[in-house]
Amino acid sequence: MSAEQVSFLDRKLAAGPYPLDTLRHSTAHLMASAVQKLWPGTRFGVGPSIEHRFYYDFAFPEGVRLTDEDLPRIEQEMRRIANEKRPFSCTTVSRDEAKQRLAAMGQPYKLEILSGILEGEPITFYSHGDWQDLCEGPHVASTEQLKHFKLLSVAGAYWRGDEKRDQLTRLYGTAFWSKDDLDSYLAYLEECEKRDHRTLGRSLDLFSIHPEVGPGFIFWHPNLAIPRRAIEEFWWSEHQRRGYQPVYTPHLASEELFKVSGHLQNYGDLMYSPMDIDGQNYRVKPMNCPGHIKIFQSQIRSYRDLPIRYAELGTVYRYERSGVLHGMLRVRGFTQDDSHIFCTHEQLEGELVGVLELVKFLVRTFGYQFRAYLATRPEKSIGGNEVWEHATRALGNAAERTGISTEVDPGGGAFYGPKIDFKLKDALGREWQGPTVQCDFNLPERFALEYVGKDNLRHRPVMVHRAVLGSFERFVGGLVEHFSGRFPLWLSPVQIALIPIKDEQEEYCRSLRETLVFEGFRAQVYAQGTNLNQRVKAAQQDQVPYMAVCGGREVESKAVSLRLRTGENRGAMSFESFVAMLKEKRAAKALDL
RNA sequence: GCCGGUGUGGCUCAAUGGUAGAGCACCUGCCUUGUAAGCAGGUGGUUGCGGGUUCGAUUCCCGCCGCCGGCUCCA
Repeated sequence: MSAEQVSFLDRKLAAGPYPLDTLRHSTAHLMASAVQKLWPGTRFGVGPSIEHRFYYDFAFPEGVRLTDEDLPRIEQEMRRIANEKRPFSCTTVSRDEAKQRLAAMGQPYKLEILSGILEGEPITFYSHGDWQDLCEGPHVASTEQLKHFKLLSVAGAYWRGDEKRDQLTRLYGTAFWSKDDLDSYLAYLEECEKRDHRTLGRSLDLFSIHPEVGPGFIFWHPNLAIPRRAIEEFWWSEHQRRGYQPVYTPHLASEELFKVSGHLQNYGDLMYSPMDIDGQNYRVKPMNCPGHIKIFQSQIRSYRDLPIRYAELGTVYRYERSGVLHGMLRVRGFTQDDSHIFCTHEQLEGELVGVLELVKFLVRTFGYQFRAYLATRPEKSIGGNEVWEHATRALGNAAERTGISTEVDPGGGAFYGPKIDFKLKDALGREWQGPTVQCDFNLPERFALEYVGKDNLRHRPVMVHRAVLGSFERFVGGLVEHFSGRFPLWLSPVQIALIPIKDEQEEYCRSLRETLVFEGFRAQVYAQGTNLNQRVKAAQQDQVPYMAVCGGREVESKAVSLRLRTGENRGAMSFESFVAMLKEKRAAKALDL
């Protein structure tokens, strides 16, 4: 399935007599009743509908452990119960009555939920057949309507998301109003799995992780390091033309630095233990900002110097619990495309405009759509009202001036300032965490940053943290999935495969390669294997965008026979026009071939 | 970290309480080829690590490590 055809997330789903959430929640009830039937004595947690899916948490009787293999059994039981065509019915009861019922049913978690229901709110039970559950509903009319569902996975989950409390078994499933939608969703899940950057990372030789070296640390192979470098070069040239200055900062710093910055106090959990150097504690940096601040502070700054924009591809290390590591997307060491802008309050809005323009440009180059969220002041925060208002307004204005529509995320800001976060939408319609632009009133304060104003007095600058790609690990891992391993020309590790039909044409291919390499292209002669099919196959498997097949005819006319990795065969074209086309596609960073 | 699952040659996977097998990849030879798998042969594994049960374990049990699905958190 190609990205263009994968449309589940954009698909208009069949409507039923009730909203999908209701359908799914009812299916969760159905699942719970089936589980109850199969494992009497099971206690129930919660069973809500979530995006695309539903789940229900269970505490199974002593000794019962569920695995994926149990899912078909449960599904079967669900279908059996559904076929009984029982209506869902609702009864409102008094608190005492509810307590009695739940106690009789032996449902401690439900009792806890009951105690959380506020006085005056209705207490309702929903039942189908002889199964009932404390639930606020709503539900579909009858189990008869529950047809197109599928159980997906079993996992652990803490009661109320609190790791100090019981661990329950969570069953995930999904349900739709039409078989078509269900199939389409399952196909979508399959496509996601196929695109998984860990799978592609293996088959395309992109990266590796070596547990014996350390989990959560990425080794970039040439096939991924090449696109990364292309991105870095692009990234840097775009920053340079926008007045950013490069800086480099050390990976180790005296612990004192992180005490001043507050990271040690606030983010101590994610920092690695100190190492002793000459009796002094040092830490590996978890963030780049303190380093940039020290550069800012290395001399007295005048208002004439501002704004100062420092940019660094800064590698940081953060402790992540072993269970959360995930390929390139969640790691313990990563390189941020970090930048810090020091400016006056008056300059803030203009600076933000510049950042947002850059964000828009970079993100679109990769073919992502995005959504922006303006996160405002949270309850726990520092700084005066007028400062917050000014910065929040600056963010809003900047978004408006750059034509970026934002949704407001009330109270979602950092404690140190408001921000705009971007969510990227990939080729499958999935959302990824994207760029972030954050105003910071805290660090300038903690480090007592100053510049000398026109009035010859000391003033405190504003600081803007911003990352466009986020981290190279996560961003490129995401790109692999976005492109399904088929990078556009400008990113492809091998851009052109020169394929001799017979060994006689190998020399010709080598000479074309030389020209291409001279022109700055990454070209390889595919002479492995023993026949054309094998060579084409190898180039296809490597996802090389352009295959230049060369036989006797091509040699004679100084041409190539062009095949795209899409399978399209464009036939013969002169080598000269081939190179011209490549140059054009490369310069445009074209997403198509 | 926690719950559950899982760990066999480079990759994907099979098998068995009696010291492992296939496909792909790789190597060699034949074929000299017009757009995704030509033919034949061959190399390669102390079955994640440690311990236990057993006459004997890769297969059963325990511990550790990694990985996978989640919980929580984030770039």
